[in-house]
Amino acid sequence: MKQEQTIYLIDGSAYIYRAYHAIRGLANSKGFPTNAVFGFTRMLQKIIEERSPRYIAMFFDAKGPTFRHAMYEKYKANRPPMPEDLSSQIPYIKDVTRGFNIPVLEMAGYEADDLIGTVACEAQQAGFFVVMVTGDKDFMQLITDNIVAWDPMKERMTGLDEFRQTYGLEPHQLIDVMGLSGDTADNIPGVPGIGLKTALSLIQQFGSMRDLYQKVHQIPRKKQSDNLIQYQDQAFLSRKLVTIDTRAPLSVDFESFKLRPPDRGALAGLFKTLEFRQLQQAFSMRSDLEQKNYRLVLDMEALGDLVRCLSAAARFALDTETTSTDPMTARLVGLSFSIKAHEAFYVPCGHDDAGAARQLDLETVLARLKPVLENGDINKIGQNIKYDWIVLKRHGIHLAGVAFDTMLASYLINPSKRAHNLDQIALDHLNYKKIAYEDVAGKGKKALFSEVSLENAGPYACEDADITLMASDVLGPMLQGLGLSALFHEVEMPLVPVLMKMEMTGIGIDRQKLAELSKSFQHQLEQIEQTIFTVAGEEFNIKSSQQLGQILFEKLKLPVQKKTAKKTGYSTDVDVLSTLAVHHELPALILRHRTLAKLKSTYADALMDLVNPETRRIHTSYNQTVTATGRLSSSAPNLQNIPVRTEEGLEIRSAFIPRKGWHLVSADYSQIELRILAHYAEDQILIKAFMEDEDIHARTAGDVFQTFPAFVTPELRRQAKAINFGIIYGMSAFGLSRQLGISQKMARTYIDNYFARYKGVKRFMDETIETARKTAKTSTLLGRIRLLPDIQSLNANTRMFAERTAVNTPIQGTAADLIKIAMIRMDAALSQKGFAARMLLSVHDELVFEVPPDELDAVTGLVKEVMEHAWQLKVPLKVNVNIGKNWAECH
DNA sequence: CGTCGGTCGTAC
DNA sequence: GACGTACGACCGACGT
Repeated sequence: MKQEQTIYLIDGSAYIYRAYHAIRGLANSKGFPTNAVFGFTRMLQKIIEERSPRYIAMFFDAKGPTFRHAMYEKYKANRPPMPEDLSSQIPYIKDVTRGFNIPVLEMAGYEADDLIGTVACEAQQAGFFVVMVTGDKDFMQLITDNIVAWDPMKERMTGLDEFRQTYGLEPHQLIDVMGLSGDTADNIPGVPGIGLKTALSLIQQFGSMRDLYQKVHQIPRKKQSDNLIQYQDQAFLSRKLVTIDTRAPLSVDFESFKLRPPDRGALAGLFKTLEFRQLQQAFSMRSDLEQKNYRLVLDMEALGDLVRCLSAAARFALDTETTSTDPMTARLVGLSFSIKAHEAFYVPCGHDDAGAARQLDLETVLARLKPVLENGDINKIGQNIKYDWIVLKRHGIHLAGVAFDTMLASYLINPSKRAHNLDQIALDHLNYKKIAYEDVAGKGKKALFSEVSLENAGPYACEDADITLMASDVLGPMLQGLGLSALFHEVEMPLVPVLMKMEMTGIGIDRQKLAELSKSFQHQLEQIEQTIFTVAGEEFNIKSSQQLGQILFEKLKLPVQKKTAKKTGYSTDVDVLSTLAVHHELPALILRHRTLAKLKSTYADALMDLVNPETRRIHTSYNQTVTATGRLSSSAPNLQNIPVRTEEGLEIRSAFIPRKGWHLVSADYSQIELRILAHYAEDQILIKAFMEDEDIHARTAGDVFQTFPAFVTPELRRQAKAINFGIIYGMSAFGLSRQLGISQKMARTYIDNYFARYKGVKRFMDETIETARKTAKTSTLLGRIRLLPDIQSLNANTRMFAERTAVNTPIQGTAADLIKIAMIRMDAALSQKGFAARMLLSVHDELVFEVPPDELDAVTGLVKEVMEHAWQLKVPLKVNVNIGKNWAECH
């Protein structure tokens, strides 16, 4: 009712501290702390969203001493200075406030309290209803019929009635109460021995300090009255100190407090710097679509014009709209093109809403576009172009001239980013908020683009092509500046069609074999379930680690080994259950159940579900922009974690088969990461060992355990292998001791022995960390980079994690670089030599092919040759090749 | 009924 | 705290 006339006065200084303490550890990738800005911004947004204020202003304390310090030099003397990592955020907090177009008020010599008090009184006189936004009870002294205090964090509103109920006083009496009690937070002394409760009851009884001192002899407790008398001056000084000055020399123009729309550009820019992704997105600018030249292509004449423009262009961006995120099943719905910024065309050809009768049909469109799409002299730019490439190939178009993928560019620039989709790229590099897919096609499973009307589809699809083109113009120079151009143009881009072919080829699956395995697992699971329930004495969900924890540790009282990583409960992982197996028969049964359940659900059943009905093969997706190190990842299904270590696991692997009469050929790098380590470290012992093709783990065992090769037992070799892996991953003595079940002291000795023997490795690790510390990044042999902002962190844990990453990434990432080169060369060699053999899988250090019998000798020789010469290192690369009738036989 | 964080387990 | 990089099944809490 008073909404029109309500004015909000925010105690900014208090909220800075609150936000700072409420949110810990937030910082942007440069290590700049952002927790207080973030919390403050959220608070501000909350006020604006929930209260829709018409008038609003922000108040801050002035830097330096105030008039209260002049009255009492020890005022707030107990306050530690503002932490450095908070004061550095204050300029940003003020910028955010200004970005919201909210006036910032501060004045030398005054605190925010006094300015708010002054403005509140004036506003009340001018007829406003005043809301003081604060959590500080000092402000309560100002409450009147028209002035209230609101704490948005505690969601508490205090008006006159609430105040009277809580304190049994009038608001102005609060200063008498605080005069007596003092305020430890501000170092205001008050009267010794009188706390808030006593002060309250005294003022309730006497009405004010003045009246109290007139009748001080009436106080029954002698000690109290003595103190009051002795500290009378101090009490009145304290009263003065807690009194908010409502007459600060401030000229107020309430019209300037009127809330205006935020300065979206300024805020988006700020949030970008601070790396508040969601906020950045929320405030990013959206250019006016009216200014853009986006056109629907609906007739032959327009299509002809488009094709002429595309044919004359040196390059253009393209994008397809389809019915699925899976390119192997997607139907084409339309194509969009952009030749220059702010201009784009959308050619619908598969929409099925009522108005879609106006669209050209698919065959006509493709036939007309085919020549220009297949013209390799015209450069094509895309976002995740592998997707469009596959879709088009399935529609009979063999895309050529693919020159730039914005997704890959974004990835190389910062591979640690969670997302490299076009929306994010537009935000990051163009400060542009795209039309959301959901707003066009809706949410969830039935959000088919073919259902979208042409009017809505046009701008969305055109924008995709337009943004892709504009982004490529920004990203290209960035790659250049970061020294990533060669890696981009000579490795990542050429890899795209190789991955496309592998995905489209897929791999054969023995479905009957998987069905039998699934059935067998099911049968065993049913049996073991009954045993588990009998042993446990009750039925429960074995797959629930929470319920299992209760059974093991609360019902059966087995010794708790460890808590889960996030401290939410008892850990029941394989280490714990293996240890418990000596105490009770249940843990072993659970372990067996886990193994079988895993094999059935994750592998047997999931793989059967993903067999493509048309090709009867499995087509994984190779993701080129996911891992922080440069490795590929595989999904739907993940073919990079098919079991291999156990008998039963191998059964799953044996269901991967070549086409009839052909063979599977697997070629894997031997110890590629240790060889790369030897190369980087230039460690003479390691290099010599690899030159002479020694058994590297046995060699390490001899060195670390200080024994002759002849005395290295399989157990010692196993331990040495763990040490070698540990070195690559940056393992500590603690980790090694746990891994090997030895004492930490022993583990320490082993590690010391290792570094004493392999001095180059030690030097490499130290230098790599040092370089990373200076540059805040680490890089691979081919110049792939990974940013490491945390390596400058003051938190030892955070920093040490970054240090391990700094060492591991050049090793893991270089291995990825090398196998990518090998893949590109193998693909080219197979085509060039006219082999029918095909590359099917890539599993980090292994490539799998299917090969007809007559090509076996040539292809096995070729793959060994190509992989071993992918790059010249200081040690030879070694590749083992195996042939089998299924994937299991290749090991 | 969908989403999301937590836990666990598979691979290199 | 404590060993790097992934994907995905399942559970259970939470929101619609």
